[in-house]
Amino acid sequence: MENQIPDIVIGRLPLYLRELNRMVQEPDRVTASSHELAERLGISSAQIRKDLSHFGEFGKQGTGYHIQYLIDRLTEILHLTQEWPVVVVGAGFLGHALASYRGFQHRGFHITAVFDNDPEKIGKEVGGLVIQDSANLEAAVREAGIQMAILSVPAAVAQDITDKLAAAGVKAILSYAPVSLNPPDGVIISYSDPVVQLQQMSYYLTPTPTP
Amino acid sequence: MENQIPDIVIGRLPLYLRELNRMVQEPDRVTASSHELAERLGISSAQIRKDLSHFGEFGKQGTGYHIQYLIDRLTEILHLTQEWPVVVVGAGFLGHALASYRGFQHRGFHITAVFDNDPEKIGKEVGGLVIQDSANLEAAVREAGIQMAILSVPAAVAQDITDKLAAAGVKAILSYAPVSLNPPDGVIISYSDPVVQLQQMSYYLTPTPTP
DNA sequence: TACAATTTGTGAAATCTCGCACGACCCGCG
DNA sequence: CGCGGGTCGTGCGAGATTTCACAAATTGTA
Repeated sequence: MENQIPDIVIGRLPLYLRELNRMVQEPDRVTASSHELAERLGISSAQIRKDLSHFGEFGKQGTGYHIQYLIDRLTEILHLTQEWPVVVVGAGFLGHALASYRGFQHRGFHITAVFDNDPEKIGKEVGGLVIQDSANLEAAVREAGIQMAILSVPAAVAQDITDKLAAAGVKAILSYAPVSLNPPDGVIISYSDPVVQLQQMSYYLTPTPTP
Repeated sequence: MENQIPDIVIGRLPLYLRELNRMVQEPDRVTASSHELAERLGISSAQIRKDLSHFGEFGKQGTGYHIQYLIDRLTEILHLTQEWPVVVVGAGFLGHALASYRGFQHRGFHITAVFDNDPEKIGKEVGGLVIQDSANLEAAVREAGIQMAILSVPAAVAQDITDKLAAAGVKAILSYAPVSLNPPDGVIISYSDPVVQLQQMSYYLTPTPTP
C-alpha cells in the first residue's frame, strides 16, 4: 500500500456522507457541486475535491457529483456496506441514552448488547435490550465477534474495561469516560468528553464580571 | 493582539488540565515533568512544553511543573475561574443524561436549566431541574445572561434553536444533533455525533466477511 | 458548430503543525 | 564548590495540511 490516506481526511468523510444523505432527500436534487457541499459544511470546496480525489474521480466537470453515487462510494470506503454490531458498556444515564438512540440505524451500526456491573441494573431493559452482567463481557464479545464498543463507564474503570474489550477482540472504542486511555495494541480509541469541549470553547468567551 | 494562539493548542489544554487534576490526587506527587504528562496522554513531551510556552514559563528546569500551580494557570487561561452556567435544550434521553451528569461540577460548568417543547415533558424533573417550555428559551437565556448551551434536539430543529440561542446572547454551543449547523456571527459551535466517530473508526476496521 | 458558463482534479505555493536537539537552568550530593 | 542527572523553553527544519489557480471536461444555448 503505497498510498496512505491521512487520518484527517478520513475524519471528514462521515461529515460529507451525513450532509449528502440530507441532500439526497431534497426533492428534485440529483447532483451537488463541491461548492454547495462546502457551503453547507462550512469548509472550502477545494478541500472536499482534494479529499475525494484520494479515492477516485467521482465527479463530472460542469455538473458536480451525483449524490447517490457519491453516497454509495463513501459508504464503501468507510466500510459501512454492512451494519457493525456495537456493544455499550455502562448502563448509566448515558448508556441508557445510547442504547435507546435510533440514530445508529441506517448509518451503519446497531447496538447488540448493554453491560453493567450493578446488580440493581442487570436484567433490566433499556432500548429493547436486557442489561447483562459485565462479568460476561469478554465471553459475549468474543463469542459474537464484536469489533466495536462504546464506553459509558466511570473514569476509574475505563482502562480496565478497555483492556478487557481488547482482549476479547474489540478493535475500536468510542469512550465517553473523562480520562485518557492507554490504547492496547491494534485498538483505535475515539474520545468524547463534553466537559473538554465546553472548556475549549470557554477560552474564547469573555467571563462575566462577578458583581 | 500580536500573538494569536492556534485553536489546536487551545484544544489540548483541557486534556492537560484533566490529566493534571488526576495527578494531583495521587499521594506524594507534587510535580510532573512534560515527559510524564506526555506518556499518559499519548503525545510528545515537546508538544506539551511548546503548547504551554505560548502562555508563559510555568516549569522549572530539572524539576518539571508544579502540578497545582499549572492547574491554576490553565484554569485561568481557559476562563474556568468561575463556573459557567449552561442550558440544555432537548430533554430526551441524552438531555436527561446531561442534566443528571455530575461531571460538570468542579470542572467549570453547571447546568442551570433544561428546555423541551413536548408538553408531556414540561414540568417533569430531571437531575434536580424542572423541564421548562422551549417557548421561554430566549427570554430565560437572555434574562440570566447565559453564554453557553448544549443542544440535544433532533437534527430538524437544531438550526432553529441555534439561531434562537444566538439571538438570546449565547456565544458557544455544544451540539449533539447529527447535522452541520450554520454558525451565527460570533457563535462558536462544537460538535459531537457518536455515529460520525464510529464511522471514522470503521474505515480502519476489516469488515467481517458475510457468511 | 461555436461559445459561454460551470465545475472537476490537481500541481504548486502557502500555511500550519510537529518534533528534534541543544543551551540554559535546577537540584542533590560529595 | 563542582559535578552529574534531569528538565525546560525554543530555534529550526521537516512534514502535514490547506489553499490557490488553471487546464480540461461538460452542459446548454443558439
